[in-house]
Amino acid sequence: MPQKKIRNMDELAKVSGISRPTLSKYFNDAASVRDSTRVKVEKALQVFDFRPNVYAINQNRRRTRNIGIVVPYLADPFFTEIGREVELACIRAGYSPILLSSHGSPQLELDNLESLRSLKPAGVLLAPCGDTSDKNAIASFAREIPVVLFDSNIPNIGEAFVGSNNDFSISLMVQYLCRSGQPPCFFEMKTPSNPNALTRRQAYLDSMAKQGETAHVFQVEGQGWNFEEIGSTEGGRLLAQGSFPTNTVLCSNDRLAIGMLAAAYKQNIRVGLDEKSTVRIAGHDDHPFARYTCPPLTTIAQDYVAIAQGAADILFQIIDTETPPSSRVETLLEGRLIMRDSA
Amino acid sequence: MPQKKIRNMDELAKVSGISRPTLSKYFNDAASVRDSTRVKVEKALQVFDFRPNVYAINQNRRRTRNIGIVVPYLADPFFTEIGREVELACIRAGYSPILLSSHGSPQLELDNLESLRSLKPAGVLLAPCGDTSDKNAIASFAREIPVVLFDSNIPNIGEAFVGSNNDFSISLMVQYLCRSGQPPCFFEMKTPSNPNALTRRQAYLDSMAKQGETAHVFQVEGQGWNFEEIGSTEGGRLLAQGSFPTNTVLCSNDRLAIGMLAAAYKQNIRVGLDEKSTVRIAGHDDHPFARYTCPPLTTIAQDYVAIAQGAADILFQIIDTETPPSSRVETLLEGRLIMRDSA
DNA sequence: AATTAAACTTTACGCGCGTAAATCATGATG
DNA sequence: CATCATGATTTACGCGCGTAAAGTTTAATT
Repeated sequence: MPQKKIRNMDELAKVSGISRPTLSKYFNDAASVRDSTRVKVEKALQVFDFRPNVYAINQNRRRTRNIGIVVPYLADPFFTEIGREVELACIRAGYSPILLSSHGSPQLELDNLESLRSLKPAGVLLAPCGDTSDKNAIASFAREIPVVLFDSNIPNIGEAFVGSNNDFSISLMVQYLCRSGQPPCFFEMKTPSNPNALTRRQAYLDSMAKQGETAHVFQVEGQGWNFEEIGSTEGGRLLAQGSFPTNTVLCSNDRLAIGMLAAAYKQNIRVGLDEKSTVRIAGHDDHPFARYTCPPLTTIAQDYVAIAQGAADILFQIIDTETPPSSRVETLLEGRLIMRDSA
Repeated sequence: MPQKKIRNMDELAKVSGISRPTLSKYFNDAASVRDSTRVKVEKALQVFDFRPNVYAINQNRRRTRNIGIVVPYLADPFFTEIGREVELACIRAGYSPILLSSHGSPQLELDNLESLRSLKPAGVLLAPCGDTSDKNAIASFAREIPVVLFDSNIPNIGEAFVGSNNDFSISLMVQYLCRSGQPPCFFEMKTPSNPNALTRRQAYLDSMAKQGETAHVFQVEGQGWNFEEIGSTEGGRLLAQGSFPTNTVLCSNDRLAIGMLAAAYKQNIRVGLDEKSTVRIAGHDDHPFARYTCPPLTTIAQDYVAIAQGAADILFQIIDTETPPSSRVETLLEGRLIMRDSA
């Protein structure tokens, strides 16, 4: 039960009978001091409330224990979850993570990096906005501070990249859709900000070719991160016009699919794999809401726990060894097919 | 185009011809120095890249310009949005906000406050987890640092509270539902962690009495923050059993309603206000996904921009005047009825 | 008991900046 | 031209801690 407040280490040194430099050692690594002194310190800490001043600590350290985490859009539950996993990985490793969102704006992304820079982080885990990101600025930042990218890759920027294998997962989905019904059309935005979208489209084209089926790509207008709106408006329009040559649509991501499902419902189009349904819709990402759509969405689950941990581990290694990997490593993890009712 | 790097203000003083104390003044408030010297400094800054060390600054200031923002669950888009609004309000006022999520855990909530404490924030804006929050610990924290609560109230903790007027909004909804069809039943969790749930239930009972209708409250089991799951499982069960005495259900929040809509769809129960529908479902909060449910959800929109700005403004005033309000202020803002297709 | 490495204490300096006091330069004012 | 307020400069100290060097104690080892 802490009673009297203690203002600094000098005062704690007096009441604990341990010298200040030793206290400094203790707070840096409690295991680095003799057991008997550790006990003395901790006994004093039970009586006197005290924690070292972070600002004074960080001012004097070359590198802090801070790690910056930047995601493009925290209002998207996918990024909230993956961001949280990265946070946890940092905490487990004894770092202080700071999670920031770019809110879909490349400018805010740079602002975030700038404010991180003033925090002298040991490293940064960045899920970039994508094609709209200011690549030169990020590259310049990455020259000062170790950066590991995740989720969305920008070639040659940062020490490493960890993400999901779009080739694998899209091929998995295309195979499933082809063998369980009509081959899928592909639905996406014309100018997607996320580079994953590009690799997914290419993966779709490749997989369809391998299946010996004709590919049909539908690209719609739309800017920003309001994917549900785009899926609903533009996807709904395509459904209404009967534009899709097959009864199956693979959406580039779940949020587009969620919007399209809403539009289908509005038009009284029944979606699903049963006989009464006329359309199948599938997505990608296993968005937290995908199981509550009508009908529940068939999709690909990214292993974001592994992505988060993988990216963090690489960064920790760079920080510990103080040497970047000899060449930039790109790690691609495989997703799982989640079969629900929509396709 | 910054060329040579400058390490501290002393070096900048040399190259700019301005003394260090004056530079310090400049960085604290650029308008506090003479125009001619401001120009000199900024000319030097264009040539030499430099920004003052945050840690050294904050170590020497009594109060920092940091403001902590803690929300209960950042994976809930509602809190992501309101958290973002609070962040923006802080930035506009010249503070450095730090947004943290408790992830539904009262323990993490305390951890967040603890790590904030070491950042010596000028104040904290807290949306507490709710009834599960450790009220004593929060109260003790609030004695050290100015705290303003928002979204969810805990009586007598913090200097003020800003939230939405549940009495008003529930009454608005009940009136609408009663005049447009059968009177609503009320669907909620038995042990909700959020105190808003309690006031909403009471508001429902009061409104129904005022309308001269019989109230029917249905409370279901379920823990944690996975509201969609609870709404789907438990709400779905009630629908299947035909437990609701009227054809209209008012859910305590949108996330429960989203789950219940998914369950209704699965059971082939058509939800909406048209003739073909047999059930009406309404929610509360205008969750970002509420417009993409099947059918789109009728709900109450909280004015979270006003809530965020209101809470922030009160905190700024406390910080500026260095005096808490004479008595704890509770501000309740009125929501708007959002009529969609579900009720 | 003598030896010795490990851990501790003492002393001292530095980090980068806030800030106060005394002094000095500047330009507007009457 | 003298007056004077405003703002700059010089000087100096302090914040709380990291960290290095030199000397001293502790506890394990032979």
